[in-house]
Amino acid sequence: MLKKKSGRADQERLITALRQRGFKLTPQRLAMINLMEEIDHPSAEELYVRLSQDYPMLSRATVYNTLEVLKELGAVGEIRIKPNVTLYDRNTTLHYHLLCRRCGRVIDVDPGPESDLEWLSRNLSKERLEAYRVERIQVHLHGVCSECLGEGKEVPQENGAD
Amino acid sequence: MLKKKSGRADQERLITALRQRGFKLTPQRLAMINLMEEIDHPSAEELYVRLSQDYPMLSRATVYNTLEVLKELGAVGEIRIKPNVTLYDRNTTLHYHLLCRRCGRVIDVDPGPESDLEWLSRNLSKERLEAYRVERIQVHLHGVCSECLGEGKEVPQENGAD
DNA sequence: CTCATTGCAAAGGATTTGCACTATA
DNA sequence: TATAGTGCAAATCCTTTGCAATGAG
Repeated sequence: MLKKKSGRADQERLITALRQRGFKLTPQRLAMINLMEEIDHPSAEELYVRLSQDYPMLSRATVYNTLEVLKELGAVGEIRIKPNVTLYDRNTTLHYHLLCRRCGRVIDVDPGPESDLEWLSRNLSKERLEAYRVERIQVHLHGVCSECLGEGKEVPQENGAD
Repeated sequence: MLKKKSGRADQERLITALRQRGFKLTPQRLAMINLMEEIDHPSAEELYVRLSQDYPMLSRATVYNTLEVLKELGAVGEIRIKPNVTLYDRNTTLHYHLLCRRCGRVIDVDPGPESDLEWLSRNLSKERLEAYRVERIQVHLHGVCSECLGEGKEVPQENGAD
């Protein structure tokens, strides 16, 4: 699993970035920013449910709106690996995603040490990458995660598999 | 662009596979199988609209049902690269997908000659791939397609961009 | 103060489901 | 015929939108 970046520093950086771009800092946004430090690959609904505990008046629209803002700031990425749901990823460093078909969880996977976006690009049929303009690469792995492999046990949290 | 496989042979192979697995061959399924030879990366809705021309009584449920069957047969793959819509791909050989953010089209991209699923696997951080069980790899490229690069012109067909 | 942001409620779009009817094998 | 498949309509689920009220800067 990838290491978590220092949450506090990230939070402040984000707040600064928000203000620089003219966005306002609301309690709802602050709560979302903090919550996203704690959940691995939340969906909008998941964020909404969790935040509703502390902010019963919160609406889904605000969650989606804030996610949009965070995307614009480059603070979160979108993962569309599960059917019919978009997950959001506060980890914007290079990594792949494994969707476990048993427990349904999405797990961060480190690329190998010699692997990075450029490296991957170089190996993806040069003519193509020159003909096209590739700006971002996403790698999705489908399979079974180590926990589900290790034991036959079902992993609790999160929805069903693909 | 990837070469099209011989449609007729594919069709017969599919029909055989259907029967072997106990599925029935209906006019609707046959029409879908044939239509999928012609459209590059159709959505369920796209198939529905096109098929409705010849089969006005066709329902969306049947389209979704048939797609499910074709997935089970391994005859089509799912592409979840565009927001909120699943595309289906009759090309089940190894290739990547480029989502053009200008015209919104999804374009097949050949992996380089020395690139294949195993090769990619070997380079994806070995410990991880041993800890997990990776069964399928999908690579999504986001950027601009050659047509949209070539000229400033908008490409007609298909929906809007990401 | 002002304008971005919020909550609410309704709309939208994709996909799924229940059920009686139909048609393939 | 038996059973899988069909059409239809309603239901779900995720996401977006319109708008008046609100609050951050």
